[in-house]
Amino acid sequence: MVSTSAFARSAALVGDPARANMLAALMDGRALTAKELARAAGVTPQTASGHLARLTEGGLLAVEQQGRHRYHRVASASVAHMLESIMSVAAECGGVARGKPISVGPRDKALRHARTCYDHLAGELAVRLADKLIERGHVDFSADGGALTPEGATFLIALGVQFEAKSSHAASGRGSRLFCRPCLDWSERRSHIAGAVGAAICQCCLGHGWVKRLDGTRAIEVTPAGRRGFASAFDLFIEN
Amino acid sequence: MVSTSAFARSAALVGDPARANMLAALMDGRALTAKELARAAGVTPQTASGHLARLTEGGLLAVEQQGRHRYHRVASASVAHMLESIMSVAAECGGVARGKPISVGPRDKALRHARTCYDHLAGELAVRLADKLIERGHVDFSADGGALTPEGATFLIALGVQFEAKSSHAASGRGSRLFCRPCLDWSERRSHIAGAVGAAICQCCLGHGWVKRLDGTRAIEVTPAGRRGFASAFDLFIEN
DNA sequence: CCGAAGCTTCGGTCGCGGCCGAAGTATCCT
DNA sequence: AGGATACTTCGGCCGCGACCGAAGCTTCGG
Repeated sequence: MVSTSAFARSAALVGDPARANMLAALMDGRALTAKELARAAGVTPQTASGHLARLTEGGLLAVEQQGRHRYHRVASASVAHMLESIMSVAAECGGVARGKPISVGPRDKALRHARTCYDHLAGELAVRLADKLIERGHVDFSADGGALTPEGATFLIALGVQFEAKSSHAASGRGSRLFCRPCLDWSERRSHIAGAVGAAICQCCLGHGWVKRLDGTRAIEVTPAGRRGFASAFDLFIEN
Repeated sequence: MVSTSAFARSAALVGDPARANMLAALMDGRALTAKELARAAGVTPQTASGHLARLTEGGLLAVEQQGRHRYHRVASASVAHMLESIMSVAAECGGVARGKPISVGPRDKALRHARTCYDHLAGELAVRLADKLIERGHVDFSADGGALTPEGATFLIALGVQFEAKSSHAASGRGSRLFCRPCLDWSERRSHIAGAVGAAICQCCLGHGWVKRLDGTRAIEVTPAGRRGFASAFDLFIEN
């Protein structure tokens, strides 16, 4: 039995304000150092170190050492998905202190429009992009949890999307990362593209300068070049 | 901005062992009384009452009063989805105390095979059922976050599936409940059918006696009648 | 080899929150 | 009415864990 205590433990790790701030800062998929995370959480490095140890031990974060720096990142896509789903609930029920209809700030608006979700694109932009790819038969979400069709692969490669060559590790059973997986978008309530394909598309868009990250948040902005690019490549027209 | 403190608060509510046990007990979509939940959590009724008040205040539970009984249930499908995603992470990283390959108990096996997820079917059974319906063109997950086709509606109604007649409330914007939504299955890593259609199918299967709940868990069992029913209605053959 | 930087470990303080016993309120039954 | 049941509120106890200061460890640069 997956003990309910493991269930509580995972949630408790996210439940501390300092750790929640750290996780929120890591939600864009980047790897940050302990000091940066301490700043983000508003605590001293010692305290942050303790929290990071717990998060790593609990399987929520993975750490990579480079010289005297230790880079922390979200451990897996399923952890990122869990964090997104908690955010979704918090957004729904969090602000109802006095029945107010959840005033949505401009910050929120930007997040709803386009953001990163761990390592792939999310928000309205990503959902519309997924729609286009499905419409053209490049991606199929109805089959076996999501698949990239041969035509889709050809199309994306021609566009400059580079997929990981890690097929050796990809064969390691059902625990391995799904190639092209639907991911339910918390703001749009519809699926966008996650998995290796989603990550590669995101990298491609960043590489082409079509989108760029906004300051220290998960929100992203579509550049003028991006508007042209999305229009010509995907027949997708972004307003604003 | 959806404050990160709301984020932490939602997670912290799930993070307490007693509350986690209560939520786990409610994951099958039933509504339970405070006393039953106190037993499930292993605490006294007073303590349980306090926890339930917090969970309700936090928007995770909804409560319905009937005479001197107060029935508590999971507040929404998105909350149920959050709980499933936390379980998913807990199942992955929870048992790795000593690198052991997560020994899967018989209880777990039953859960993986067939269970309820809030108000609809989940597990291998549900995923295979979804596959069949997609294959026949009764359900379409590629369109607009999931849709029931006209043929699908005809087929299900003929089968005795009864949909809610709440179309008045269903018109209340995008926040309203999706009619037929894909829900990523944590054990199978593939989508099954959620939303109103998923709930109606689950009700139908229970009503026909095709499946029945096992004692106090979320696991369900396919009856002999169910094996015949799934085979004739969906061309779906259940072993074991 | 020395100092600085990044991070962790240790030790001690302190406050939040879980827990229960007892008492209070509401509802049902006869 | 009287008693039983379901649940909540109040008050006090207690322990876990978050936090920081100080000290230790490792790596990098000169």
